[in-house]
Amino acid sequence: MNEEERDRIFSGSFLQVFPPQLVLFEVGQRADFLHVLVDGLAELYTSVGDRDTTMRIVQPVRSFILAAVVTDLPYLMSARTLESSRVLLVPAALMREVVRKDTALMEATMRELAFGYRDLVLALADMKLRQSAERLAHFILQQHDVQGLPETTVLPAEKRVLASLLGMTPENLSRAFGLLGKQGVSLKGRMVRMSDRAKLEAFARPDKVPR
Amino acid sequence: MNEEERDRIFSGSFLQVFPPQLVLFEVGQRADFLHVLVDGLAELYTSVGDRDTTMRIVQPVRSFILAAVVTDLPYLMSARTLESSRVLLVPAALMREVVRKDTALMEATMRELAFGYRDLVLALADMKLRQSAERLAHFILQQHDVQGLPETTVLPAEKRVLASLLGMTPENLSRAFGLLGKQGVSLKGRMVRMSDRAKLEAFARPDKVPR
DNA sequence: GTACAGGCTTGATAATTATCAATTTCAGGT
DNA sequence: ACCTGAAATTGATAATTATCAAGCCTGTAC
Repeated sequence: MNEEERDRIFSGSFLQVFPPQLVLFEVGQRADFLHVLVDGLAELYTSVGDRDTTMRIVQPVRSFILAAVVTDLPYLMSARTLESSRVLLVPAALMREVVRKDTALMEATMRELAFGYRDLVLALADMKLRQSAERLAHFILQQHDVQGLPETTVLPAEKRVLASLLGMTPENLSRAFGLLGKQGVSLKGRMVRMSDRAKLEAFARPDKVPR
Repeated sequence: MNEEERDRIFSGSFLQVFPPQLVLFEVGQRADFLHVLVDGLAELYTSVGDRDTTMRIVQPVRSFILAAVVTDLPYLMSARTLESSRVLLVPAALMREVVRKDTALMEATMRELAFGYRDLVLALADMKLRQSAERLAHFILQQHDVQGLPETTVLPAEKRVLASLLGMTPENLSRAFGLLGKQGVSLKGRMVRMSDRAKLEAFARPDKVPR
């Protein structure tokens, strides 16, 4: 994008450090900042009535709640840090203004939203079509691809957060790991070892379209 | 948007009539056209292994699979007509080209994707946090708002399609309607009557943020 | 090292949802 | 109006998932 516009964004934004377990914003608030996680770990979650569920685990360097900023509508999700984190806060009004002027940024925003949309389509289908152990298997395979390690995968967050992300209770996450033992998965703390990828894939029934 | 560019889109597109139950495209195909349902009714669905689920019921006049067109990636969903339908087919490459040139169209595309993203966030939370009868209650309330009729709501599609959209079996949709009788809901064919909106809302525990 | 707290696991039970089978209802075609 | 086949409903049972209640680790503070 245009250098001048980029400078405007950066000079209007600020980097802030947050301690772990701090709520950054909550559902229903007017979207005031585009957030960019520079370092640390964050969780997006939402609730209906008294139950809640984690919607996404955000790892650096990624932005979050772009859709709320673009539409200038209230957040649909709350956010909290899971670890001590550095977050770049871009004022939403500034972001919208620069997006309107700078075509390259608008195009990037549009593409980011389109990719996010597709991720959610897959997540919704996952929730509707796979049962819990299959969702876990699918998740492990995805993480494995992202992390690029040979046989091991590291869980990105505490198991109870992971359980909520996968739409199950912590108890059932434990049991799901137990079930995946038959598919060659073993667990030591947060380290997951997978001895037979093909077997696990057959169990998880991967999406037809690769991400 | 620019008039000249709009003409380019329209002159490069074509309106086609499809009979009911015709598959328009399938998961995995390269996105060849942006589809706009002008008239009729369509269903977007996807599958994992041998199970499938409907992801969205498309009513006129709305576009669909915009994200696949923007990203130039394979469809994540298949589409079929539910009724005889007229669909405007906009070649994906043309769409991308004009979007790149016409800022107003790009902005509209961006906003459409952002709204779609938010819809999916709500749909995913709905699936994770509400149980089946609550999802049905929530759906009825939403439809009621969209249709704007006083006490009745018309189901937009066959019950088995609706069941799949709501992530349950047709059998359980029947039973869910039965349960909602206690909340003042009665059913006659595709006509739903709601005698006590407040009661139904309490049951469905509506989202904190209105759509 | 020891004690503590929180997270994780395991087992038993309950709630929810799916599956299977049998009718009944509804809509389209003649 | 009548037939016919698909859709919808209902009931019985099975599978999946959640809840509740211990108990067990693990990492940290002292």
